[in-house]
Amino acid sequence: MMGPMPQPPAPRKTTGRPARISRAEIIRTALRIVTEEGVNRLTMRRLATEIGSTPMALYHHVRDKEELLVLLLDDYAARALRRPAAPPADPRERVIAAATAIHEVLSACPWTVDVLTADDLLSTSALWHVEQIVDGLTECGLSLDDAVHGYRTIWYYTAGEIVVRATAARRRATDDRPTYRDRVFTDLDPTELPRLAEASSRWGPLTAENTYATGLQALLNGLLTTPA
Amino acid sequence: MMGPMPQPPAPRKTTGRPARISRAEIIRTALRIVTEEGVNRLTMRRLATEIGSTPMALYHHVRDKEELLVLLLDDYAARALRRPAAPPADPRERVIAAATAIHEVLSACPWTVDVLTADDLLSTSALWHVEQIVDGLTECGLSLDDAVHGYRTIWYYTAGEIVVRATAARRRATDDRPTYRDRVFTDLDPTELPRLAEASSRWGPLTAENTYATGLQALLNGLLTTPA
DNA sequence: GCTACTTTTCTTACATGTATAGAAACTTAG
DNA sequence: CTAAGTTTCTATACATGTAAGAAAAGTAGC
Repeated sequence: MMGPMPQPPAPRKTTGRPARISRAEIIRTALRIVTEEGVNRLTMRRLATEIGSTPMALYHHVRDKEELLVLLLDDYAARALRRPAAPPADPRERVIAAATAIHEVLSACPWTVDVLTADDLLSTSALWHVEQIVDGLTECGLSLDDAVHGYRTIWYYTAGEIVVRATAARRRATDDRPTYRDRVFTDLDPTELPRLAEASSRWGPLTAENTYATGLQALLNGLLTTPA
Repeated sequence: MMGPMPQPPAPRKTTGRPARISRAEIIRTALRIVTEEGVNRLTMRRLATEIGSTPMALYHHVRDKEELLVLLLDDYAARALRRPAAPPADPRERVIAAATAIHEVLSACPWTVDVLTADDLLSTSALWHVEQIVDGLTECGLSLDDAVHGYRTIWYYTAGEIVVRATAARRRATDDRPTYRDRVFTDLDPTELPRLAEASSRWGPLTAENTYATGLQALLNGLLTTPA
């Protein structure tokens, strides 16, 4: 019933079987596989054999595959998300710049989508950018609490944009059959849904356009002018 | 090399082996399992045996499990997303009401998250609400193209909010170990990241608050006042 | 009846994430 | 050296989605 306990503070040396693989080695190899062959080629078995170990040995260094992906994203973001030499002086521009930087880095790396839904905040490397956003919002007059809420709102918008678009793109690539949306949009009743019927022919191109920047502008304008 | 072709337009009667299961039966049974026991209890094998068939037989009626989930969401939304008897006269209020209705229905049903990333538009049943949003935006002065873009922006925000929050909640339920975010937030350097350090103790409660409505208000204000 | 064709169903097999149990390789106490 | 304890690694097994192909069950033409 009692676990192991009969010990003084313990000298904390290296007891137990010595490790043959390290978390760093796992991340390094996984990152190579992902960048060379894509995220769907990364399997625990493949990773294990490439390291020269067994699949279950990996699980003593990462909790599960999802945590491994989060770590990969962390590593990637640490290298890709560089701080600008001179952040804009205008706080509003700082917010835009930081959010845009996050958005650019994340959407450039398609496999990030699998991880974006996994953690509601970016990794350590992105914290500087988060700070820019929260700080910019406060300098624009928001209270700290409202600034945090504003950051969250921006994050929802950003993550949603990336996830929705990336998933749609992936689906188009995997599957050439007409998607559910295509079928729905072909026969719209113009008397019931006049606006959608009018826009139906242009819906595809319209939704293909990259409107993140304009949407972010609008969102930020609203955050700064709407009383809480 | 040639497929079967030697036929006139074909009389299109009922040729071939008669089907013993139908898509409708699949959806009905799947919906029962999901509502009774949760989405993670829904497996293709379980569904097949419960219908009295084999797993692979299902694949002649649905493309894959993801499509099945989309169909489930469609069915659920058709019942849950009711049109209000009298939509608000003010177009701005109509947009708010439609978006809020979508958001409410989707976040009330936790398993929708698995599907939200799968299709960038809601199913047929939600089209009326989409129409309300696009129509409301045009009546507020936006061009049709801008209204579609505006709808998409609102959708990104809505989907992102649901996905991010639901995933965080699910993670907390599955795993009681401190999450990555918790660890990151415990030791913040106040000189490097002063705003985050100041907010760190309140971060948890702040992000737990439901701010969808205020974020939506702000977003809509921005969409209507920001020139494209 | 029989043959050709079509559509649905079934059998088998594989790839994958990961749970579980225990073996292996160390350190430390006696 | 031996025994106990601790950590890491290995072997095995299971649940799951689904690809590939064979088999079944019908219809149409002879």
